[in-house]
Amino acid sequence: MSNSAAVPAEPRRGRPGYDRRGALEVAVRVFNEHGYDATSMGMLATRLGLSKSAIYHHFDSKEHLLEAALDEALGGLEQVLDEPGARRGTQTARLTYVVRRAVEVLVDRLPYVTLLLRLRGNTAVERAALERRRRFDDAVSALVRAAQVDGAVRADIDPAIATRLVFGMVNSLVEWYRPTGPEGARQQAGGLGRSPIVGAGQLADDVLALVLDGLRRR
Amino acid sequence: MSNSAAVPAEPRRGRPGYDRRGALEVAVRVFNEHGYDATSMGMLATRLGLSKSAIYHHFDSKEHLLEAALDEALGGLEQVLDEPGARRGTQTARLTYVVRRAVEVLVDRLPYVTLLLRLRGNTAVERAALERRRRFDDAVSALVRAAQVDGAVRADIDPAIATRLVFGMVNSLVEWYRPTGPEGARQQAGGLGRSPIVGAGQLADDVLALVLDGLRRR
DNA sequence: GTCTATAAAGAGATAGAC
DNA sequence: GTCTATCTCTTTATAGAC
Repeated sequence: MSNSAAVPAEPRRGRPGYDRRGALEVAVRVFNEHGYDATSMGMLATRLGLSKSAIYHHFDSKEHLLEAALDEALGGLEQVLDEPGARRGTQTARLTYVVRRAVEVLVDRLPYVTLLLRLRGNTAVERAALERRRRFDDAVSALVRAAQVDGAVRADIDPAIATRLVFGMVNSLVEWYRPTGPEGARQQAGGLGRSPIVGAGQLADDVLALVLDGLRRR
Repeated sequence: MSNSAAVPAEPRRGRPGYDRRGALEVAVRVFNEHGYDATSMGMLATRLGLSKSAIYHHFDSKEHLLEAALDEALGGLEQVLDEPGARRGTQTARLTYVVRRAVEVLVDRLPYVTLLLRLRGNTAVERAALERRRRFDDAVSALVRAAQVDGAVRADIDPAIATRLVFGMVNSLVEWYRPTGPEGARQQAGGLGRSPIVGAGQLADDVLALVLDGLRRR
């Protein structure tokens, strides 16, 4: 869970008085609205209700904000691979588990994962994050290959390509999905129109249905 | 075809002497490497082998460069919907046609479409492009719905969600696919590792196989 | 933990010569 | 079609007070 219990969303009620994590949460939201590069420290300050220099009390630099956010996203994904469901069972079960959990992590840490998925590798921090992400992809790719050898997954698609296509679909969720619930679908900056309303569980079901069996009716 | 016959790629051989289109082609490549916002006119000038002010001879502003590039991408996609294959035949055939052609357009105009897919909607130009893209999505969504009514496509997934998932997969191609052929897979800026080697036709086949029938063997 | 003030660099864009 | 020189504004970041 990336949010503790019932933390409010934007500028805290009452006085600001941010801690590191609270400031990060708001910053990441703004990064995702405008893009990391297009977001200035001035914009962050405005959204936080602080002066620019106050931000530097919490983070050494703009890039440190990015680094902290990316770690949040990558940590979540990497953990999935260590969970029992990803390490035991048939290859197909393991693969299914990882895809489902990846959707859940993505939804749970949506802003952090969104930021991760939009990196261009402009700096050392960004490149290190992309490298961690690549290692995750490689692990999933090995799962797909194993499932093919098992005979449970079609072997006429290259496993590396299948992995990229499947995670292309999963990752694209950050472009439109907004959690439902008390405050779901609140703001939709830069969006492509209203999100269909669906919970995280149903979403994972849909993704897996499509990935495993496709659109065509039989 | 977005490239005329055998046009070289980066700084032309011999003297620069760019025309509007040649300059745009290089600029879009740089935009994609670093992200539009992170790309300065100075960086463009260096890559073009020109001074900053020379760029302003071809384009009024940085945003005009973006606008021209986005039009290239959107024009290609919108055209697909007008082609006979998208307008005649069974709903499933029409849907299949549109997905396949979308993959082809994406590959053919890869840099332009890549730029389009990374917009955040920061400016009026960007928002207008996102709106054109949304209209394309809506048209495809209508096709999915029609195919469901027809009974050829599973009806247990919301058509808007199915469309987003399918095009999430298609659009994710810009993150890793590099055309094969004489000069395929040349540079891979900001990449996630080497691309699997595959032609555009095979790629469209793989996407459609996955989208229509899924990974699971039967 | 926050502020004002400011430094230093880089941004997009223009003027005018060749 | 390209150049040098320059304007103006914004950027990230720091200094030092409260």
